[in-house]
Amino acid sequence: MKDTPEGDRPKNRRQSSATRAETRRATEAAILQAAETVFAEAGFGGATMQLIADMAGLPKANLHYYFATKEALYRAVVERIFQIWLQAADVFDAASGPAEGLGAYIDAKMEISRRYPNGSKVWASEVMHGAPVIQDYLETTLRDWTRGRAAVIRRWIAEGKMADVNPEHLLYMLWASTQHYADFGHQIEVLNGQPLSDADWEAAKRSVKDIVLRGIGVH
Amino acid sequence: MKDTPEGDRPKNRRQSSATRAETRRATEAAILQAAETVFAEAGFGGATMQLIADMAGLPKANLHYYFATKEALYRAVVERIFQIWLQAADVFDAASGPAEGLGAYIDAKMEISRRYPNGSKVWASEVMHGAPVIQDYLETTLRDWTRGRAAVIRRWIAEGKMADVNPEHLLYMLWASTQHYADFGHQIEVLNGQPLSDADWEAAKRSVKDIVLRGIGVH
DNA sequence: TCCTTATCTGACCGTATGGTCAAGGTAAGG
DNA sequence: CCTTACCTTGACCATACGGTCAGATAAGGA
Repeated sequence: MKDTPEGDRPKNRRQSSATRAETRRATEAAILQAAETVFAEAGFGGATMQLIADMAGLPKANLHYYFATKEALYRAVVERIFQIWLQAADVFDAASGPAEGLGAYIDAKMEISRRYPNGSKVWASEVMHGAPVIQDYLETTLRDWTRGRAAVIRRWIAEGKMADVNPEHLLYMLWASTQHYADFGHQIEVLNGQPLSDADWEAAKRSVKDIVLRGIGVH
Repeated sequence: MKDTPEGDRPKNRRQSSATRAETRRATEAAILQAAETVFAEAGFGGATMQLIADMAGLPKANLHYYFATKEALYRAVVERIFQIWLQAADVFDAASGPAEGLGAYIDAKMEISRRYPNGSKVWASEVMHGAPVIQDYLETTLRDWTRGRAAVIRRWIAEGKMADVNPEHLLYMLWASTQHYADFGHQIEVLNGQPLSDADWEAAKRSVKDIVLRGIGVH
């Protein structure tokens, strides 16, 4: 769907770009972007509404107009991340076997670590602190998701397509290995001496896939 | 040097157990323990000196007598963790090959994740926030450590004892997979429906070792 | 026993933070 | 135009926090 798609829209509407809805969406997006950065870099407790407002380019009071409280803003950030995170599962589903499915899943998760490192950090921080905000997501959406994929893996094992490994622990290993490149990106960068290049990222992907796929008996 | 070690110590010293040095050490230990817990649960920004003091069982002003600032206390906590962390490398060194060395290293790191989950979380949080406090450790001690072990792994590869994988990325995978059980322990517990039992921990260890060792061509 | 030194603690202070509010703008519909 | 509802903002407030300090208490040596 397009914006203002209807046929009866004003013939020559003012070229002044911003309609109410558009402005609102843009402002909210700027706030969420700034908040994700600040929450990732400072943690929930260390983040300040003032800093988020500055980074988003608006006064603090205005920020409170869009998000009533710091918690509400934080929740919005975490929920947004969770959606992206779940979306990576799509590649998992369409696969006929572990080599294709898990390989594509690793690729997708590595790509997320690269593109949304701050999101990954906020998620990690939230979980590390006991998931005060998204406990319900863990108990419902994530739990269902995990059960579903574990069942797929079990089926692949039963069909002799991969070695007999514990599906849950395999999933944990995938999450850990891929998210590590976001959450511990700073450490990796220091050890690497410089930011990871395109080639470095390719090597990382290949390394994770090689070890995991060979580790579950897929060649 | 020992405490009051000399031969001329009072014949019948008061049985009142606490000497100065003993009390100091015990108090400092209590503070560090409490601080580790609070920093892990709330993050640096979310932790308060008052809460740490309460948990350690002494007034806030007294806490400042032992640790001048919140930063100093935090630094002490992080450094303590780092030592434990490095110590796990011992098992790595004494090994003659990857099966023994990496297997023991995984066991050691999993044991640390189980026994010191809060320490692992504080470390993760510190690194995620850009290592403001222990940047120098990353650039010196950890970097040297990593280079040394990578060299060992390269030697094993050259000797045909394991598959040709990138040593650095292999180490990242080991760190990620083992520390995940501490840092994301809450998530794992929720998905598991209950705290991990002894058997669960054994299964986790075995799973990580099986996949990794098979993944690098060791059987 | 007395004196020095380390340890302990309640009360206090300046600052930074999350959040509020009332008044002033500005788009959109009638 | 003019009204209405939405949006923007500087100024303000109460609170909580890290940190200080002066005085109390207790330990150890001479």
